[in-house]
Amino acid sequence: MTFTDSVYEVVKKIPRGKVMTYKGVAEAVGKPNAARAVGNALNRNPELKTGDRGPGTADRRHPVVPCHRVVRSDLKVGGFVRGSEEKTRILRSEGVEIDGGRVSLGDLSIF
DNA sequence: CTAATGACCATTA
DNA sequence: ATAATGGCCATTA
Repeated sequence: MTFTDSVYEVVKKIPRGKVMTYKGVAEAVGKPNAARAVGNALNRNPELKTGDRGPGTADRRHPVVPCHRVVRSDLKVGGFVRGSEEKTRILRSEGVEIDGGRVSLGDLSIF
């Protein structure tokens, strides 16, 4: 189990319509100070590395690892491969409430 | 092995 | 509220 894999494991469990912070994920994998590394992990391989989902089945909006459900500690959306704009749209489409570039505290999954 | 790279975080100005 | 600063850390070159 590599750090990166652990991260995917956790992120996969985030329910639809909810979000978790990078910090939160870091803590969930037992490395409270590795928030930055978490962002890095997602940035590299989200759906590519997870290998499953044969070729052609690419659905950018609902990847095997819902990396769009991870936001910053201050609840601002944060970055995304396709740009923060897209990230926001996807989250909204899942029912996450976002205003002023921030998600509402109620949509936070775990701490 | 060392250096560089970020989708981060908390503090301070 | 925003901007700069220093710190943290796994991954990659």
